Amino acid sequence: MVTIEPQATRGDAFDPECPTRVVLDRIGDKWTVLVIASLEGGSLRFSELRARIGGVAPKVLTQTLRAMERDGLLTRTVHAQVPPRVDYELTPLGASLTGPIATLTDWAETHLAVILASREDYDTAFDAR
Amino acid sequence: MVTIEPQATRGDAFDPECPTRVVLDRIGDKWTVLVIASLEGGSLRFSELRARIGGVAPKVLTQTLRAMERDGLLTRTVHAQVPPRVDYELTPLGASLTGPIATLTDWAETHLAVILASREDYDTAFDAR
DNA sequence: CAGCATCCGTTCTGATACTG
DNA sequence: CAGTATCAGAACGGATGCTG
Repeated sequence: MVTIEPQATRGDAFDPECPTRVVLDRIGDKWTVLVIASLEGGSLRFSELRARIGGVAPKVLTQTLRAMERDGLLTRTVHAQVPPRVDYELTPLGASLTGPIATLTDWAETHLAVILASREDYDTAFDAR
Repeated sequence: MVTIEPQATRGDAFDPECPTRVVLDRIGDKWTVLVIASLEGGSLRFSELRARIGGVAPKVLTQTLRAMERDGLLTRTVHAQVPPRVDYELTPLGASLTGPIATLTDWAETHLAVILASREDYDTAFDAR
């Protein structure tokens, strides 16, 4: 039982505006999910996000944040003061993404053991290397 | 309400065995989702998959298929005949992924209009180019 | 502080050609 | 038929240094 039909699927994959692709590209990104998780508790400043997530280069964080802002997942608020202060906050749209993500996370945690076991089997079976 | 806590999240992102990452890496992949959708109706041969999905290079299809097989998402059955015939079929595990994917797809279709509108606003507002 | 510009190594992607 | 081998081009990720 799927929303996607074979025919539609084919076309969708190459349509950059396919809803599924738009969303998949976003949450397939390593940092987007982290940002959403970090902002669930409320707005955070750039440096706070950086510290919270850890190990992310400012350039990459900025890219992620910009993409998410562009998609309306979060708001970027610049406070006119010195030193500068910029707050990021999830929009209702962004917050609503936590649902689907949680679904994925649950599935992942439930099935991880099986997947990992499968990998091990596969690797030991095929490793003639 | 999230399964992920800030602390755990941070660590997880860098742990390649983090359940969320394992799954996200897989379904974030353009072709994996297409393969799953294609195989929902039953097993398919390599060339059938290729035709169904369209535009995918054999090398890339093979990579995708191998990764999915390794994770136990599908089975690869080689029939000893000439010409060769290889069937791919979703395992129960692979089939169970359609649920979470459907959740995402639904969300995507529901919110696409808003996202696209947001992008347009963003682009027209910032395009001094 | 927030972030932009630049540079560079790595990975990914896909096209093309060839084989068991 | 079902891949594998090879290779060039693009995209990505990240480190560094500088600025409003």
